[in-house]
Amino acid sequence: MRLRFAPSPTGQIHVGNARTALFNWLMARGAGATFVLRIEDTDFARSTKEAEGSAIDDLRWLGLNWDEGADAGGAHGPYRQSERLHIYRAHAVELMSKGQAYHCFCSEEQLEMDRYQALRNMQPPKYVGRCRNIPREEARRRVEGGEPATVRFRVPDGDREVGWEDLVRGRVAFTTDVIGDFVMLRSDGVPAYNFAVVIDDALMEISHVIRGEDHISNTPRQLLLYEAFGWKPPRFGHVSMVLGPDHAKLSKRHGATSVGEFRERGYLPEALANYLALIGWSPGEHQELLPLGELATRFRIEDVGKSPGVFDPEKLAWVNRHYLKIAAPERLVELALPFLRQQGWIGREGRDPKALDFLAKAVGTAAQSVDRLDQVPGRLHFLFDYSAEASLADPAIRAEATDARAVIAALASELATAGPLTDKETFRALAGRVRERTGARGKGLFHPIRLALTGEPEGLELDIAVPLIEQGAAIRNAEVRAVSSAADRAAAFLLELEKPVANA
RNA sequence: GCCGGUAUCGUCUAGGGGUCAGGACACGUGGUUCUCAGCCACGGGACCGGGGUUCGAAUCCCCGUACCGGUACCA
Repeated sequence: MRLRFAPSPTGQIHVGNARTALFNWLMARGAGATFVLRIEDTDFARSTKEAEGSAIDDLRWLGLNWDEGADAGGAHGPYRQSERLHIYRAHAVELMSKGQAYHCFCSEEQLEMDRYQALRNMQPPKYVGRCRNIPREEARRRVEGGEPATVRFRVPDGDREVGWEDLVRGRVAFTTDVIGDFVMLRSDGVPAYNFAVVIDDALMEISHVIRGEDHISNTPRQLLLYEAFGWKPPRFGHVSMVLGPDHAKLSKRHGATSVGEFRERGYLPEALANYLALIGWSPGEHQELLPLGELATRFRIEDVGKSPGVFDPEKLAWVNRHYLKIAAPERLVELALPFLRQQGWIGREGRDPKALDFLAKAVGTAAQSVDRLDQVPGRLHFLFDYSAEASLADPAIRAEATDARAVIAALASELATAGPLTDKETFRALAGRVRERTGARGKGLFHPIRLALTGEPEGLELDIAVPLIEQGAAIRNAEVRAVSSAADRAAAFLLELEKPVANA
């Protein structure tokens, strides 16, 4: 059993394509089959080496791997269509010599008019067959004379049904009378899609073709080609499309749509992959969150749904939260580093173990309450960007702080004599003393403390946030931006609070 | 227009001739005696419409409708 994924390197890998790749991979790995990556770069105008590289990176990032491919080698290469041009040409010649293909000299303008005409007559637009019966000798002369020509496949005469048992849809069939003689080789000698895939899939001995629903109507043409060559066609499975929330094809205006964008926003690869597998398929047993390997053992292409799926960013966020929670803190810091650096919180230097430990704790904690890694800085502002002045500029915060002046004053005074609140217990004890001195309790106690110590009305649990502040304050080097201690914060906050406020 | 495909809560789905039509995300209410997130509990929410077959249809068949895809010298 051999499967393949064949992206064309004309841009970023889309989540829809990524899902198709994933289904192929799941099926291959679940069956112990060979998985091939082929690059379909015959559209020279739009294909780039760069896009090929990023497609490979994206697929690998998602956790997919392949046994043969453009970057992996293998016995069925080359795996880049641009390097197989001679193969396509040879096969085109073969079909021509058998009379199953012919040169076509129609201009694009002529074809355009034919199409228009057919539409007016409410007929399916298909090639009218103008060049079908040009004698072979004449055609050869014209080609040698330099006249531009394509090579078309001669669709067998007579109305016949061409169908197949689709792995996800069941029986699908077309009749040949709606299929016109299609182009195999363009006038520049480059193969057209339908021709190239068939040659490649056949020569690469692909046994199962899992691809997007948008290829359904190509399938009968390809089947005809297999037949013309006398090859046994593979099994086909056409998976439905992925749509945006408005049921339109997923596009930029829906926000992030490419794998690269999700990576940049701090989604975990295992989360994206897991979520993608859930569109149109269900692992069953009320279990949705499963590692790729487990999904592979459960995956059956026959169980994939036939209807299009709407991409739901909310659910992706939920899946991502799950994986964020179970990820190792060290890995999270590594992944969050770019975001922290953007904030200017990280210096360029090496890696001081104390700083690293501090960051691991901070990021690890913040990642518990965030949808994606790019939101981590937002949860950590209180550490690096504390400013009593800026916080108290907010009227709501100033009002609440003013009401709770006694609490803040007591807090500052207790903190002035206490050591650093390096753990939850010390912090609780200190809060207890403030409560005894002021009589404030519950919300009236903790919320003002939160304001004074973090500068923000909401955020991490104080039990965790306060020790983090103290841990950061203990670090004295250039690797991490300086964090002010709880004592300094309370003092500064109190001072700022007592300053007469400029009238607004 | 023509060809092909699809149709269960807002979304992803399970199921499938007789079920209280199940779960997840999202949503609402309450709880977790600092907040947001989380977590827990509870709650509202669906078989596209019409015919037929049948004792019985969401399930099978037909028609309609809506939506998706294709209709290229793009893949």
